[in-house]
Amino acid sequence: MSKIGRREEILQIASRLFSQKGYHGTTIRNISDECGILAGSLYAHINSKEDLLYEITARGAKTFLNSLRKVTESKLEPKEKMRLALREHIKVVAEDIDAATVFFHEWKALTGERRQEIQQKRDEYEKLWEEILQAGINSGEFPKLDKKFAKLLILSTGNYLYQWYKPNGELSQEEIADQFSQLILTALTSNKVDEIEWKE
Amino acid sequence: MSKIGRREEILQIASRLFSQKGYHGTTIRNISDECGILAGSLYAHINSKEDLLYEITARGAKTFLNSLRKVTESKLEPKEKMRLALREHIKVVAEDIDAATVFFHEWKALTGERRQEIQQKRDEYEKLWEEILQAGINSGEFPKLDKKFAKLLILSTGNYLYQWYKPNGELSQEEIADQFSQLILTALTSNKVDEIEWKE
DNA sequence: CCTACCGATCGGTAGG
DNA sequence: CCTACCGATCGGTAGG
Repeated sequence: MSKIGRREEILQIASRLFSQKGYHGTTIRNISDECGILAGSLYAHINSKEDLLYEITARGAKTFLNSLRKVTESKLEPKEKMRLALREHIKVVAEDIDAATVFFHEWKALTGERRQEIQQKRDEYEKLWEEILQAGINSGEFPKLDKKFAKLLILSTGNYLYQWYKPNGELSQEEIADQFSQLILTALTSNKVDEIEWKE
Repeated sequence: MSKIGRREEILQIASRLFSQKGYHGTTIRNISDECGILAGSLYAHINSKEDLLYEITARGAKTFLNSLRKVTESKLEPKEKMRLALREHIKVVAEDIDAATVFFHEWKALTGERRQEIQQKRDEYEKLWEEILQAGINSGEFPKLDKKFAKLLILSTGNYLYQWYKPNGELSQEEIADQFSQLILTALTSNKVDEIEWKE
């Protein structure tokens, strides 16, 4: 195997192990075992264990950000942007669920500058969602909506999807994206809110 | 300090560290340092590191289950049950956010029978939510609803809350519970679904 | 990529 | 709860 091919294999294996057992729960020897080489030999391909985590999360950040930027930069109306954004998010999760899990969960194990960098990219991702939300509020398409809670609704489902999504489940990626969007957009666009009684 | 008081202190410190750094990212010495004692001395109070994790998650499971059972066993109508259940969930998270985080996140680090036990209790908790949802569907209060996705919506927000909730934020626990319930119940009870166009 | 190894740290224990 | 440890394992390295 070429040196680059081997490196990619290591990243993929690390990705899976980090997502299953956590970064600190995975040892260099767990990774090298699955590669069929000895622990020391890993270091012909990588510099450190944390490098692996950084590369996985940085790639994840890039993929999520690029896919969402495509949406925010489009000329669609807010509701369509929201729908497309949800669809894109699900697609990214579905295409590499291990990387998505590490990006959402394990980035905290990073230290120093690299942790700050990934933290910033995560914040950026959240801001893009907020942008879409804000546009819908401004245009009146998402009426009577507390932005904070709408954001919670969107980010929580987004952050949880990787725990829930089964690549070979009965529903296709598109079916999930559609139903998922429908439920969220229903919450965001409904004018039924006032009909529900809340007072004690 | 009494032996029991000390034990509770250790559990609380472990809870906080596990939630911040993860189970595998926390060492026995991290815990003993914050207690102001030496690593070996911890073992006058506990049997093993995993015991700490087990006790924290088992208590968490008990608290979440008891609070939700109170709701399912009540005679309220489904919509009210849902609202109360969301409120109770938030209350449990707010009252011990570290324990909630460990329960939702770190239980996977358990091994053997104990892991299975906590896994089962988590499944039980999800089933109680499903029960409330199903009752609402049966009674017609939650119309035109894909149960799978409604469950995703509820569990994801529930599972995410502890990442989002700030104990000293601008919103009170009750305000959060109300707005949160409102948003979710809007999604569950809206009949606007068909008005949104989904076809490509 | 292996052989052979390293210092540091891990969870945990015996005896007081 | 401390002193004084222990064997195992950790991430990582030098030399080939």
